[in-house]
Amino acid sequence: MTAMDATATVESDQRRLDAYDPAAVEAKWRRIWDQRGDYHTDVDSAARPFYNLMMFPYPSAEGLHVGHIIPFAGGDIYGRWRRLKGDDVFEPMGFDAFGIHSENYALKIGEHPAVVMRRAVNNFRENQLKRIGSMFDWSHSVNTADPAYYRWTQWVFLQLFKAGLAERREGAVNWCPSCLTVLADEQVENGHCERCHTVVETRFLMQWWLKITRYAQQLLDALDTLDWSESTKTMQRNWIGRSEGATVLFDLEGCRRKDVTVYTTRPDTLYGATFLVVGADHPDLEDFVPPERLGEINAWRNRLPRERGEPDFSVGIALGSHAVHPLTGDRIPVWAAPYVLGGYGTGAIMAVPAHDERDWQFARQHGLPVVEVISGGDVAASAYTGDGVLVNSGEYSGAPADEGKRRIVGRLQELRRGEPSVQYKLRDWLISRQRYWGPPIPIIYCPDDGPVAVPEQDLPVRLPELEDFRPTGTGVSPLAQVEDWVNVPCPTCGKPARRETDVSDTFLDSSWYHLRYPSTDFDDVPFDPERTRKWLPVDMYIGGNEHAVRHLLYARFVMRVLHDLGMVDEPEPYTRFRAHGMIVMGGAKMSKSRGNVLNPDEYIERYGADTFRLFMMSLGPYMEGGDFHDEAIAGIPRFLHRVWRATQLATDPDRDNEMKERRRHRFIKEMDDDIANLRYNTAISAMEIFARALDQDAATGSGRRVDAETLLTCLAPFAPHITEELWERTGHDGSVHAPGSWPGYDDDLARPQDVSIAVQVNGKLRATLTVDAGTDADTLQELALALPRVQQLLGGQQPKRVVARVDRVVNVVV
RNA sequence: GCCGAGGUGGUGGAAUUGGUAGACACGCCAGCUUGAGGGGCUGGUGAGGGCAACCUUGUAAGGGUUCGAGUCCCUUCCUCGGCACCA
Repeated sequence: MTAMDATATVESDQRRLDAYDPAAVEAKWRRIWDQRGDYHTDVDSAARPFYNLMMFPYPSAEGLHVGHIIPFAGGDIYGRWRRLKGDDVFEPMGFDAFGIHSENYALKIGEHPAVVMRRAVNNFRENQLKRIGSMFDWSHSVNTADPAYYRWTQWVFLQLFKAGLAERREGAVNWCPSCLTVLADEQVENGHCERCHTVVETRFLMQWWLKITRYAQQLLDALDTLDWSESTKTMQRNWIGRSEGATVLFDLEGCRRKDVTVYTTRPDTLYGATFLVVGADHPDLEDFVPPERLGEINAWRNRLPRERGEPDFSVGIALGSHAVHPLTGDRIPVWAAPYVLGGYGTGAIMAVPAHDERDWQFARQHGLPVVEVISGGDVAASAYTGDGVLVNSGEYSGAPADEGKRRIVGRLQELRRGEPSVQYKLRDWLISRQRYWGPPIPIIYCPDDGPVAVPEQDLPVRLPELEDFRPTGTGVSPLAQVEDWVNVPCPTCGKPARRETDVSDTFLDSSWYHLRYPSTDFDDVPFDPERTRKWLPVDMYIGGNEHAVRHLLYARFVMRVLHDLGMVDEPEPYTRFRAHGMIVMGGAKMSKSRGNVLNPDEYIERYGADTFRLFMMSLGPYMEGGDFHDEAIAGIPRFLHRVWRATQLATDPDRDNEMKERRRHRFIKEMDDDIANLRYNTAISAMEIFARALDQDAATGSGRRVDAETLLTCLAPFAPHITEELWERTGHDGSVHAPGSWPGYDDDLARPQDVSIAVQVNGKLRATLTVDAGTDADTLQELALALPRVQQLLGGQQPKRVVARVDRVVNVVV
């Protein structure tokens, strides 16, 4: 056949190809996969289980926006790749359907949250999630608002309760006096209600807390064992906020209380303590006050503004009592001020104005003495917080700061007046919500037996069908109105008792959902031990960093508790976690209130899911985020069109062409490396290059079938429908997604055989040289110096120095 | 203020251990093609200069180390995310 004939044949072939119709192709394969059950994972017999999880959505009324596609498509690409590599991938999806946002929305439109949710979940699943081509196994889905699920959320609470990790005590809540309701922290925008902008007040209610602080050290230490995005681990470390220091006991004079312990990270500055400060919100502040001044101090305290804003160091009051310095015996005044937090450390501090910025500010405002005890700064001008040598510190003067720390703490220990101490910023987890749309906390209050756990066989405590679920304005949950639900006999003694009427935090719902997915078909246990052993911990978890702290920390805490109770083997829920970047629009998060929500449906409608997935993944590095622009989407259909044409025309059975084999192996290696590291944008670039090369081969009749197969398999995780269609059209029987069918590569073949060497003169590129890979430095130097261009630039001079690096560069220095 | 991640063409973004800056794509320009429609294909495209081969310059700003710096070090500025009186 002549070249002309070949061209003619190719052209007629091209005419025979019908056009790529994404809508038809995608509908066809969705149906076939569904009928064949391709993505039902056999959770019992899986030989190489791989649990691929993405954070489940909260099903809002407005539907998914384009930002949601990042985790769902990105996680799915990873899962599909693992499946092609031979793993038995389990990829479930569910709905975080409880919570204050759904409730508020339901309130707004005057419908029942259960109705709103049913509609939203249905829309999410049928119209959105099922269309994006992800291989979710819908036979293992969860809905946190379903009694079959929240029954076990309540069970989880009871395990914590029985382990002594749930505690009822008074806690502050945000209260909006205009909306007459309790507000979640995220509904408060710098001290004001997000809806009516009224100043939010603080109310104290008896509430349930989970004692996550007991696990602070474990949660911190175990971070080192996790393969998580570094940024996420850093945020958790900061949130846990471990600090090391010492406690110091000061005797008190002139008040009811005889002594007080303070916490400091700088015991070396003890001699510089010129006053003591108790947090203005300290629960026992009155005990620090001389009795005759109680009225005055309480009045002062009640006048303090409730909002927290910029620290105001002018606010503070001398209580009139005194503390005795444990080493010098000096009497120093005791103050109260809001710049000290009553809830952190011991709620009181020794103030060392010379060496602490805040104490310095406060001392200056109130005319308190500043005594330098660490040399190295000018404490008259500003606090010096650096290191130095102790001065004005009695027998410790002259010691370096770290030695001073040790010796002073040692001395305090001898005197039984102090000891080393570790503090954490982490607070206990407040789970009580005075609302309707959540799982009732399964506790019954008995006048005789106190709070009693609802017996496990009585779970779930169903959320009553309530017509009027509006907040009551009294600060109690609307559930309190349902008399026949509230009044129950005590499970222990049978006497009349009352149910807890608060519901739990939605983060409790999601703190254990990964344990439920594999076991959704069990209704007698929350998670089957065998299934759990097989599937947990989650192998890959993908989600947004907005959950870096709360969700991910609570889930770790709950897993660890269940582990300590012997219920799960592993102490950590997620072996590997990757935070994807956040897509914003016009620099702001997408949200309905900002009016910048873009719906993926329209894109899928117009371009198809394959194009949309590829486009979203090509925007930039997966772990970074950025502004969403759709201008560049046009490049993706062009690429798919090229794949459509090239793979169907590539029929050459040749498998031996060395140049093409090298190209193919290099391509596979690149795909493997990129996908493994979630570098989807560069993977797509590699496919575009490979597809173009194949297309050019195909145009001359030399497109190889094996290249087409390789391209389709590599593209399959990204564009599952079109690749399946082309796989069929190119005469294959099975699925392109068949487990284990990812092509292998040979490292030697993947290495380039020729390399292009940069030839520089005085560091400037003047020529290039193509040589066999691995050509030794002496040869490179010789070849480079022989180049006419180099000779010309040398102009007869001898080079002063020649640097040659194998496979890289030759630099001739004159 | 503290912690973390960044700053590369008109745009999104590529660049192994320091070794040819700008891969791939959008946009734009030119040509071809078609049933002129926001279609398809091919080529060009950092900036300045030159008919050209080429030259100069260029990765937020300034300085430094090096044969060689987007990459390493120091200083400054800016953007994004988190924490914000945590003693």
